[in-house]
Amino acid sequence: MPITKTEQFRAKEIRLSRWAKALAHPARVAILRTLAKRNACVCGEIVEVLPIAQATVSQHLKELKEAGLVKGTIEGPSSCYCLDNEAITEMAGDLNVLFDELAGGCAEASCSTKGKSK
Amino acid sequence: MPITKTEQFRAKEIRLSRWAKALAHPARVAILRTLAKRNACVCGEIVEVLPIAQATVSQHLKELKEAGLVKGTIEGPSSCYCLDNEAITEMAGDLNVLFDELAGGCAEASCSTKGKSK
DNA sequence: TATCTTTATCGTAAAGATACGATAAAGGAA
DNA sequence: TTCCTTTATCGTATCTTTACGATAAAGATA
Repeated sequence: MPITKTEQFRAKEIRLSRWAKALAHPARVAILRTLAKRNACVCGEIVEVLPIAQATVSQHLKELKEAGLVKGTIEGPSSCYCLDNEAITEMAGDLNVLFDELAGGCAEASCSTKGKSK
Repeated sequence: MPITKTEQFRAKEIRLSRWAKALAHPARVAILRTLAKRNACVCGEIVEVLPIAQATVSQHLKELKEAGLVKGTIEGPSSCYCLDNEAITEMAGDLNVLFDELAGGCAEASCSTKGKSK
């Protein structure tokens, strides 16, 4: 992205793509699912489950925190992570609005019957 | 991704992250929404709407085609794109399964009450 | 045939994402 | 205090994404 054109898109689309980007790596999806299953858990438990190094897990957790999907609190020497329920509901809502917009988008025949356009 | 560890995650998580990656750029969200609004349209119409160059739009369209969300057919000198309704339904379904799994994931108090773990 | 229009692809540059080892930071245990 | 455990961060390497100009490809048009 040479000069980052992101700002020139609509806020709605930027918002949606940000949610999507948070989910755009299997490790982050796995982290979220793990947190959901255990209700909450320390970083170490996630590291054990995933096939990646501790530093990498920590980095993915940071991204999820920045996306707002996960909250982390310090628990003595370790730290406890859990899902942000409101954010997840918000994300699900936003994406479902998109899915509704896209539903029934193509009439299948609309392509082959158009010879001209513009 | 030095040696791409993607294969080591579960198929479910890889699948979800692939859907998400397709939506992880505002241009691609905008393209999908444009296609939905117009039912189908030629590449040139999309280029006019978006704040990016024609080559870049073509590249995003290619990614959407590879993700399976969009179908393209040649229409004389131009080409006609439209949404793949089944794929979009599938994507919406997959992601909503995830959202359900994540719903109610954190009891809020679960962090501060845990002193030990592992 | 020569030319125009439209789109895909190539080549390339720059930014971002991903991964990991090493190390710092901070609380708990001895 | 000293050491251990746990996690975040730094530094770095590499791959991927994004973007664009230039050009090729292919049908329409004159």
